[in-house]
Amino acid sequence: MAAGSPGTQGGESLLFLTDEQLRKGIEAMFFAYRAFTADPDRILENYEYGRAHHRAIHFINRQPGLTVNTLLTMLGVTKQSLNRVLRTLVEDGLVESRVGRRDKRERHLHLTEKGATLERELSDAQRARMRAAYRAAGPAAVAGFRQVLEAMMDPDIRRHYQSMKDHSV
Amino acid sequence: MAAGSPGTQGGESLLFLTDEQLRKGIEAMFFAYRAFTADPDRILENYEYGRAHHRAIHFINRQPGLTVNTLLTMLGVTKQSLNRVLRTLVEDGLVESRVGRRDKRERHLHLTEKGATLERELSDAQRARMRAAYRAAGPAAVAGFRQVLEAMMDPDIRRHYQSMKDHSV
DNA sequence: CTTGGAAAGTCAACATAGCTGACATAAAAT
DNA sequence: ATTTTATGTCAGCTATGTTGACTTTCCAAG
Repeated sequence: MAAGSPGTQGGESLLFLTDEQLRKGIEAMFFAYRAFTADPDRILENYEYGRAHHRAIHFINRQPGLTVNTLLTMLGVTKQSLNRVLRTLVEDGLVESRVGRRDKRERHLHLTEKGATLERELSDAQRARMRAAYRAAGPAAVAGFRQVLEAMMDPDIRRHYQSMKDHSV
Repeated sequence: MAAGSPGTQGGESLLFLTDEQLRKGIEAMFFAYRAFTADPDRILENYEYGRAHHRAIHFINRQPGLTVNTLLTMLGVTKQSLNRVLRTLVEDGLVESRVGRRDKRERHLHLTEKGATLERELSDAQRARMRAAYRAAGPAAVAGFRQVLEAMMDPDIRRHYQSMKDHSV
C-alpha cells in the first residue's frame, strides 16, 4: 500500500507531496547527512586520513575481495582519485591488494588487521549515532526511512545496494 | 554489541538495531545523498557555480532577510569560506545584501529576481527526485524518513530545522 | 563619551578531494 | 597478432573547506 491511487482521497493524503514538505525533506537530508559524517570525520583527523579513505575502507570491509573497478563504481569517482587514497592505505598497511587468481589483471582488495581496526573505530561511531536515531524513531519509522532513501537512489546503484550483505528478515 | 539490552522482547522488535541493519542504513544514506545532490550539481555546471552556492541560495530563499551569521550557523562553515561564495553571488546579482535597519552592522540577505530564478531551477530538479521517492514510498514511509533524519541531527541544528517554515499539518 | 566587543569583510596560505588528459604495463579476449 | 580491459601513474586544474591576522563599522555597557 505504498503509493496507492492518488485522486481517490481529497488531497489530504498527498500533503506529503507539497512543495513545503519536499523542501523540508531536502533540508532534513542536508542537516542529517552533515551530522552523519561528523563523527567519523573527527576520528579521521587523528590519523592522517579523510572522508575518502573512510568510504574506501567501508566498502572494502563490506565486500572483502572486491576489485578496484567494483569499488570505483560504488564510490562514483575517477580511478585517479581513488588511486591516491588507495595507495596510501596500502602503503600504510591498512589494505592489501591481491592479484586475481582467475584474471591476473584484477586486484582484489582486503582489509588487514590494522585496517579492520580502524574500520571498527569509524563504524562504531557512525553506528552509534544511527542506532540512537533508530531507537528514537522506532522500527516503523526506520522501515520508511530505508524505503525513501532506496527510492531516491539511481537505479544502477540501487541494484548494488540491494545486493549487498543484509542479514535481516 | 549492536543492540543495547535485548532482554525484554525476544529481539525481533529490535531487529532494526542489528549491526547489519545499521550498516545498511549507513550505505543507504551515502548512496541516497549522492543521488540527491547529483541533479543540482549537473545544472550548476552550466553556470559557474558549485554546490556551496546552491546551499547558500537555498537557505536565503527559505529565510529571506537572514543575516550572514545565521547563514553561517546553518551552513556550518567558516565566514571566509562562505564569503567567497557570497561575494560572487552578490557580484553576479543573484543575492542582495541589505544593511540592517535596527543593527547597521548586520547584512540581511535576499535573492534578486535572477537569484530566485536559479533557485527555482535547482530546487525544481531536486524536488522532482524527492517527489518521485516520496510517491514511490508512500506517506507513512515519508513520515518515518523525516523522523529518523531529524533524530540524527545535532540538537542545535535540529532546533533551527524545526523552526523553519513548514506549512504542513 | 569612551571603550570593548560583535558583525562583517578581506588577504594569504594551505589541505583535501574531486576532475581531465595522457600515457604505461600486463593480461585477457578476439 | 591485435585489440581491449584492468590497473596504475604523472601533471595540472578546480572547488571548497581550513587557520590566522587584520580592518571597519557600529552597538552597548561602563
